[in-house]
Amino acid sequence: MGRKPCCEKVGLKKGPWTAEEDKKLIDFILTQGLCCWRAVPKLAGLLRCGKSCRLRWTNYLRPDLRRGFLSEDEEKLVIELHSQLGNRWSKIASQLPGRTDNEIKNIWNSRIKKELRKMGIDPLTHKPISPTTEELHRHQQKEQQRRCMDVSCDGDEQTESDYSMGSSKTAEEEAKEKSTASPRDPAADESLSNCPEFCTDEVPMLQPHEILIPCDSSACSSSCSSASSSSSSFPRMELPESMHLWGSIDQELTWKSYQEDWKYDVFCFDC
DNA sequence: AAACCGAGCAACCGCTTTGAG
DNA sequence: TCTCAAAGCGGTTGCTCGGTT
Repeated sequence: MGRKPCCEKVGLKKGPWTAEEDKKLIDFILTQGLCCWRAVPKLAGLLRCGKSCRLRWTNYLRPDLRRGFLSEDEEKLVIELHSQLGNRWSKIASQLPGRTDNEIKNIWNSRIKKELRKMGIDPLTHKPISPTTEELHRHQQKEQQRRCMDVSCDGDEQTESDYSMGSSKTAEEEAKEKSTASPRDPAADESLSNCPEFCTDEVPMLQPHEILIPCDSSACSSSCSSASSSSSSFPRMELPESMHLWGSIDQELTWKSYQEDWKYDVFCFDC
């Protein structure tokens, strides 16, 4: 039985997109707008399935995308939203203008999750990880061993970070200990977002010149990143790598005109 | 210099939801 | 109301790259 494939996969290209493919897709969408994704590859002359085109567009080529690290505020917001919404990445992403669900998901899985665990917080429930008695016993033994080491060490100061760098498990256990020592109240989840020490030492800080200001504050207050709402101050965006090649491919369609087109006659993503 | 490892991320897969007929 | 195609979504995979051994 099984489900019908989303498209005829025979002869379709898979894997990373080339600059030329990107160009074709962008050209097509800018000139034709979005109709149905299934038709896009055929009309745009791409050997891709519609789904693949949609993904490439929404996750990479969309002109309102912000790329690069999440700011500290964004990261806090992600955590807060995740505690409310769970793994509903598209809902979370919709609250972060210029970010995609895929990007948020990747960042969550690769970084934030680990940070939370390190802090002794279960990334699934956003509650303190409660160690089993067995784990506690093991931890106590380790702690004892460590203290012995400290004493035997001739004055070598070993910082907390030294431990965490040496073994992530130790760090996790330490965090667990912290959480058991002072159990969090139910409101703890909420206060998480205000936790001043939250991974500030590990979040890569943006240099001023790297900060991309998406739009003015009034425009940003809305979660809707529609083209119309930000027409007065269109987001400054980083060019996807492939677009650096545009100049050599099509002189007419510059990034600027791309943005201008986008501003005026393309649709609202979130509406 | 080469092998290995882990992080980051783009892309794919398949299930669910939506909406038109 | 039902059916089915299309789009949306979240989980997972696999590639690349930088750091370490």
